[in-house]
Amino acid sequence: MSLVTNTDVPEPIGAASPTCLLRDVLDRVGDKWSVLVMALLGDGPRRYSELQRSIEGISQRMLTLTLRSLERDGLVRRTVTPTSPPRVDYALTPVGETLSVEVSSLIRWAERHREYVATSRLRYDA
Amino acid sequence: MSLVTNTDVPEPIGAASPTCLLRDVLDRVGDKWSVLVMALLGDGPRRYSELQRSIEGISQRMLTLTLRSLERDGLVRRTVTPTSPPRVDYALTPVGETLSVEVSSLIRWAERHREYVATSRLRYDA
DNA sequence: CTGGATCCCCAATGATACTG
DNA sequence: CAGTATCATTGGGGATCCAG
Repeated sequence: MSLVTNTDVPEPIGAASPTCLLRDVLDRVGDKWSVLVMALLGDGPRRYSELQRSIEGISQRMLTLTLRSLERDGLVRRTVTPTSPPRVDYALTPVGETLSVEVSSLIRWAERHREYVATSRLRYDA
Repeated sequence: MSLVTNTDVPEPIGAASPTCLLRDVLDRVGDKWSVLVMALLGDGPRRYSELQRSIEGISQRMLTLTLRSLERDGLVRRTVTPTSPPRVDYALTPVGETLSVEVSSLIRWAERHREYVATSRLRYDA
């Protein structure tokens, strides 16, 4: 189960070997909105406007950029219905589903422990 | 299992209610280094210098700031042994252990799917 | 409704030098 | 060894306007 120190000369974590995209993938999780978008889509497909209403404080620009990145990574599928006005639905791909499980788990962790974190900060700042 | 849409009028995810620190906690996971530090400490306590050597590309400044934040949040415990030269060990708190499990799971996801993501990007860019 | 294009800013990060 | 202090940078993200 050792993640990085299972060899005598441990490879630095996040090392930039040609095939190592750990940093890239973590950056996806690390950006401000991807985790929330993935969690929402985990409940089922959503329209662009639904996502925007559901995510507090996201701008059009960032929602679009986030969705484009997720689509590029093969995690989200974009479906355009050329009606007037146009309708665009976003859904997870099969691989996206597996990531959604992870990030949803993370969000539940945050919800379970946010009170602990809050009191820890108060204590530390005193 | 619904994460955010289990009510008729769904609460915006990440909403800034007084007690909602979801954003803060996610920001901790979202910064560039916390995830890697938590994953490493999941294998057991580490000295400052061990962490620095193990994490590719982290600066002294960022390692210190990251550890301070994690300590402030009650996720990491800092132990100083006042020898000469001084020795400082970092270990996960019990709550930190539970977060480490989550982020390690995330890292394993990234490792399992980085090839898929890479090829997805190539295809998208074409 | 679903974006694309622009401008702009600041906070996160890096680099460097110094210290008990 | 384990930091602290300072400065420079940059790109992530917000605001706004426009368009099919």
